[in-house]
Amino acid sequence: MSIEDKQKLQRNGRVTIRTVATHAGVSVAAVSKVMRNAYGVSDALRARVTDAIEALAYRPSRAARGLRGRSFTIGVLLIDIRNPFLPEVIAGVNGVLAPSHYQAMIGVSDARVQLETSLIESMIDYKMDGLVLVAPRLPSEILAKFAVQIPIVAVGYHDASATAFDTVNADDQRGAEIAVEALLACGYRDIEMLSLGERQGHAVSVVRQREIGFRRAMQRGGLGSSPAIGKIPIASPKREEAMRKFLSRKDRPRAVFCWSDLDAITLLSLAMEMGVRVPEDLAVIGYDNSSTAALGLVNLASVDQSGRELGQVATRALISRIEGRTASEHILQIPSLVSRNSLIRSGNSTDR
Amino acid sequence: MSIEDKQKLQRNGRVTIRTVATHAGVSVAAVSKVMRNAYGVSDALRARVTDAIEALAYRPSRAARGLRGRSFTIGVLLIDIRNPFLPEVIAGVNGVLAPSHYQAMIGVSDARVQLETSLIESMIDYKMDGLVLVAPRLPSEILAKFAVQIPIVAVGYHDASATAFDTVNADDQRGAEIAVEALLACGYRDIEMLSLGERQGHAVSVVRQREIGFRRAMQRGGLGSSPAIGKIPIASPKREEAMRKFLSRKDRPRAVFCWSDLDAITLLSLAMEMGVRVPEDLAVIGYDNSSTAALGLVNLASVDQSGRELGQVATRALISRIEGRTASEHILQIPSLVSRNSLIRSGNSTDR
DNA sequence: CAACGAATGTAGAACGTTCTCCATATAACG
DNA sequence: CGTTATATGGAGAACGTTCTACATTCGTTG
Repeated sequence: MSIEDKQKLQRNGRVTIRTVATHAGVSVAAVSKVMRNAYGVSDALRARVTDAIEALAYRPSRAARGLRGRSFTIGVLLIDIRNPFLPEVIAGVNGVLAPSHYQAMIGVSDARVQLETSLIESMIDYKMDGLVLVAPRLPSEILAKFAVQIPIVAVGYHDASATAFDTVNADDQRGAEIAVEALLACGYRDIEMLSLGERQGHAVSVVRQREIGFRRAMQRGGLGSSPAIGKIPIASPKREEAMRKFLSRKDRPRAVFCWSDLDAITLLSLAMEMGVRVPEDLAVIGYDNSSTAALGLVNLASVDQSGRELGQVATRALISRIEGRTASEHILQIPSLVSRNSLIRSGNSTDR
Repeated sequence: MSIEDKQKLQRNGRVTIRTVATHAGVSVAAVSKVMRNAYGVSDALRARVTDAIEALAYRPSRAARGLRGRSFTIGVLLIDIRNPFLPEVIAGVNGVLAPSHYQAMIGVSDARVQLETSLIESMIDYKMDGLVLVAPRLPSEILAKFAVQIPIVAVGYHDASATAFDTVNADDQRGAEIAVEALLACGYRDIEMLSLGERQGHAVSVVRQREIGFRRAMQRGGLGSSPAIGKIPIASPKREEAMRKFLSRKDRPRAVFCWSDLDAITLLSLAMEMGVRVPEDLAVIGYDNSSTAALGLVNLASVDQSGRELGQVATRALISRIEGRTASEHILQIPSLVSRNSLIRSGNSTDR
């Protein structure tokens, strides 16, 4: 027995649960029990095993774990890694996970449905314990199908009627309303929204939600029943073209609400190049309150939806689901506005 | 036999390699061979198996694969997800991986050595096939120890003497030289570098390399044997404090080279707030040529080291190593300078 | 036609866990 | 003291692959 074991050790350097068991003089099952702190372990046994684990610097193989039970890993799917809002969500996820025994593995889908599907499948195949999907592109039915196989929390995906998975969102309708209300309060009446190009963003996406909120606030403010919403293509150079066209329009509005800081900041830049003064000629409000928006050079007013908090909340929801909850939860956070010079010239700021 | 099999199918909906084998009327081993396109498979067999795989929509379990052989996953470790340079590297990695059967899983270490270690261990435990470490913090000996267990390519980690793993870098010394040379060419003599705070970045890190290049270029230009290198702390608010202090120094130099766009852009912002004109009072060159630097509002000259390309090259190196190469490779790319208004006022640009 | 080698397919032992019984020891109770 | 409940530990079957031997078939060659 002992000889056999030594041979096994020599064949492959890896410290396995078996090595630990022999070292502690107990069974493999006992070690497993301690690892998962399962029922039926005496203090004495636990101590012996813990010591052995320590002494051998044993780490359970996640691959093997996944084959049978938990892998203690949660998968995070990002639609895009360039939008600076998304890293914030990751930070939130990691923050919650750090003190636990879970770890995050991230996949980037680059907004391609194909890749998104195959990444989700991979994560399931890895027997990850749960998934946080950030702004997924997939339709709700497909998500529901996946959710049968693995606990799922979707962030930035408005589908409060989903029963198979949870959703965590900032209230994007409200966020857009807040932006419009702020513009109204500054006295602007001539307001448009710049949104994402046609084919991007289905009905449940944050973009469409912001459009809905925009329309409602405009109507409520008595500014027409169908306010103007421009569509900006996502890829260069059409994106910049569309913005330039907007900026040089004769009937350009006095104020604009952009669906994302990403667009708002580029708009600010082009406005400067084209000699359109902000906010004198054009007031701009963005969305996400990214760190770039906060730069003195940029000074972009923006709706803040704390991606960090979203990530935290989503992770907690996921863990509770992994640990047994079955009823679906749909959480909405209320965003807030950060006012800066692009909205209205503040007194104490240095002139440009 | 067949009855047993059907019972197995009913117990768990999952389509396994066994299901495929029965469906195609071949052995499990045969299916495995086809999956890995191993030697000794006739066209007829391959066709039968492929059909069955298609018909059943079979996906091999990565967990089980990892237990025995390849998992066809490569792990990417990012030191930080906020630095916009790093997503570029990811884009490069994903670009190369997309047409292959490999997939990337990303872990974020947040610059914590502890977390970095445990993520690498996790990836090994998942039996990933190889690792791309982006700007790792760990010392070379430790990396070498890990490299025994799994193929490793380090990006942004200058250790050309490493034999256990590969490195892929932009030539950071040269990059810094290019920056200094550009400043010299514009007639500036009074040049300082703003680098990362003391405890960040060990000798092999890109930051230290840029310092070396800076010193060499300055000496070569006849500007003293120990040119000034300021250290900027990484965390707010000390970071901004240090920059303000620099900007308000009486003996402030006429030109500054920042180790990263991240710092350069903040510096630009603070300069504007404090009424320091760029480039008239202070010329600035950054590093990474991030998308923010390219904005008209920012217009920051920057050393471009194409993170995308770095990611691509690293991934190709990793795959070749996975497929058998053992001799280590150390690849250096040459960076280039993108000149913008922060370096010298260009004629055709609109004045601010 | 015997002998051999190449090509093709299969059986079955790993891989390192989890987890369901089971066995045993101890405590509690009448 | 017998019976029953409870607490503790262990045996061993999964889990879904890969991969090493080995068996079979079929040409080819001397």
